[in-house]
Amino acid sequence: MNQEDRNKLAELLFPNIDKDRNYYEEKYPERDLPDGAMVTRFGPSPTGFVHMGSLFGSFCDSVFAKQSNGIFFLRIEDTDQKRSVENGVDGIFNDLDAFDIIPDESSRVGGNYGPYIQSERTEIYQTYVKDLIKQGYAYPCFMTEEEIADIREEQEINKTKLGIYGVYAQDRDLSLDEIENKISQGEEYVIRLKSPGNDKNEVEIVDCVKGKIKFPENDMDIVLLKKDGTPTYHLAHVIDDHLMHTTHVIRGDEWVSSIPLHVQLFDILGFKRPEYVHTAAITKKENGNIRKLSKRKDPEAKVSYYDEVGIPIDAVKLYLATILNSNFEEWYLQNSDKTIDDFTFTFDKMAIGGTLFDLDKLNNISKTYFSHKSGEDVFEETLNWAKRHDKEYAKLLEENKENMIKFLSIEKDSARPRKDISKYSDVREEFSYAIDELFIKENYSKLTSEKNYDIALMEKYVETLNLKQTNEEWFEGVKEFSVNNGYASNNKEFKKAPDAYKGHVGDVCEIFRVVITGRTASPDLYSIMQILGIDKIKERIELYKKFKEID
RNA sequence: GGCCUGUUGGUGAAGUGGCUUAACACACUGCCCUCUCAAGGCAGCAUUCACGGAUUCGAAUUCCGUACAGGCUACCA
Repeated sequence: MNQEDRNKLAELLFPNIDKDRNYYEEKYPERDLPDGAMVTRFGPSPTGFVHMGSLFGSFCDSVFAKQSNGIFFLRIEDTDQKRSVENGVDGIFNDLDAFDIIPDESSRVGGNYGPYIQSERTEIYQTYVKDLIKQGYAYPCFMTEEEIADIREEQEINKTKLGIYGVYAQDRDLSLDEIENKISQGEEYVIRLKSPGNDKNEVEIVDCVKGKIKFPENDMDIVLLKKDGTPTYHLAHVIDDHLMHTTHVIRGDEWVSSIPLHVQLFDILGFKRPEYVHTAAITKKENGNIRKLSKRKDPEAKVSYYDEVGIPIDAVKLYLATILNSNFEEWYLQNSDKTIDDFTFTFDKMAIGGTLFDLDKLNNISKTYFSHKSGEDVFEETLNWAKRHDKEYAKLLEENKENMIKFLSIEKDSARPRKDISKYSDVREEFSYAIDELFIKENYSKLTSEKNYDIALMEKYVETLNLKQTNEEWFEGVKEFSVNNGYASNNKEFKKAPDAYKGHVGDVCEIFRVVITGRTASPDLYSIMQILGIDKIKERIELYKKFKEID
């Protein structure tokens, strides 16, 4: 086919495309950004929600763009209707909003490089494909699904490479007459790349995280435009990222095999190749096997899971940061006053292999997160969470705000704050003694200890209780009280002569603790008593007696 | 079948030819501290980096093979 025929073919195939590529090249000029600024993008399908792996990807995108004073944009990749869900775009935005990952440009906030929804860019893709036809780099292919399946079968038998290439690309040299004929007879077709590659040649590319990778050159005539005129991922990626001036394509490493194809497309179209950053998949171990985190099987793969369970968003982000860069965690441990934004992430500290998703670690990070928060902050955040997930508790929290903050602040001023909460949902349980109404309702039902506590001793003690002392003075008093009542003043003494005592101070405190909090473990007892006040303490003694049916 | 990539402890990993008798963190175990718990302190937890060869005075680090795992091989992304 000569140039004249190719021009005719282009018109035959795309009679409605009246613009040429220069129009778009001018419409979307180079971005005016500082040196080293990265332009990144997140391209989800509108499936209605963000998957953990995508969240990780978008987190990378936003982090690298932000720290280089670049641009992070969101492009909805809806070229496959099967993957689209009604209002699916809203779901994506909601999940990203929840994690405070805010694109600089998107279909919602706009931008100069839109539209940011691929289904609205069909004309653009077709314009470039029309040009490719003229250049002889693309052609209509009329092969049916059955024909392709047959070829595949033959290839499997011959144990050769699968796909449409070389001799298998039957329609690549059809004449203009033949094409006109088929079209006039209503035959359906796709537009395929007429690959100039030879798989005997080698291409080498440098991936920002994986380093140098060598591939055979692409020789596959992959489809560019589907039967309905819609682009495939490959075409859309190349054209969009060129026109939107993406500098770093950050995507999952399931895409590395397509690199030879993509660079070929960039070259043929005369575009500058972007940097590629292929990130390792987040995996999960199940029955000894490692597999990708699945949104079907794994609740933790759904990004909304964390809010439901009560793990703070920021804790999840901290975890994402620790898996993004292996040196982040150590840095953060030494700079707990800093935030993720203060750390400079690099590509060479990214994992090459798969990263196992570790809920234990997330929990730990979350505990540390809570431990750094003031009582007020924990209160506000917990209230906020409870309003969405535990309305009853939210109401109680609001009614008991003042005291609750005091309880949540116990031992917060020390250099080594308590780490007893990892989720908002833990607060209700851990501080069950803090809200009177809840305490009365739940009573001592959760007490697992079968011991019979000496309630009379407690009653005797309360008569002498002074809530105006310092913690040290108070504890001295408890020791004295213990000794006067046949208990050792410390554990060591008791161990020396266990028969000489009824127990030791610890045992005495346990009585108080159980009666007052309904638990065998709690933060500092004296602080709790001070907040509760003498009347409440007495009430709880009566409650305990009633529970144990004493008198 | 073909093409890519990976393989360091229970887990995430540091490590880029000698500083490694393999960092750090999570988990676990023990002890200490202690009114309980949490936290904290100390100690233990891979004599070895999937396996086999090669290069080298010297290799977890380079090369080659094998095994295993993952990805791609769609008119899905």
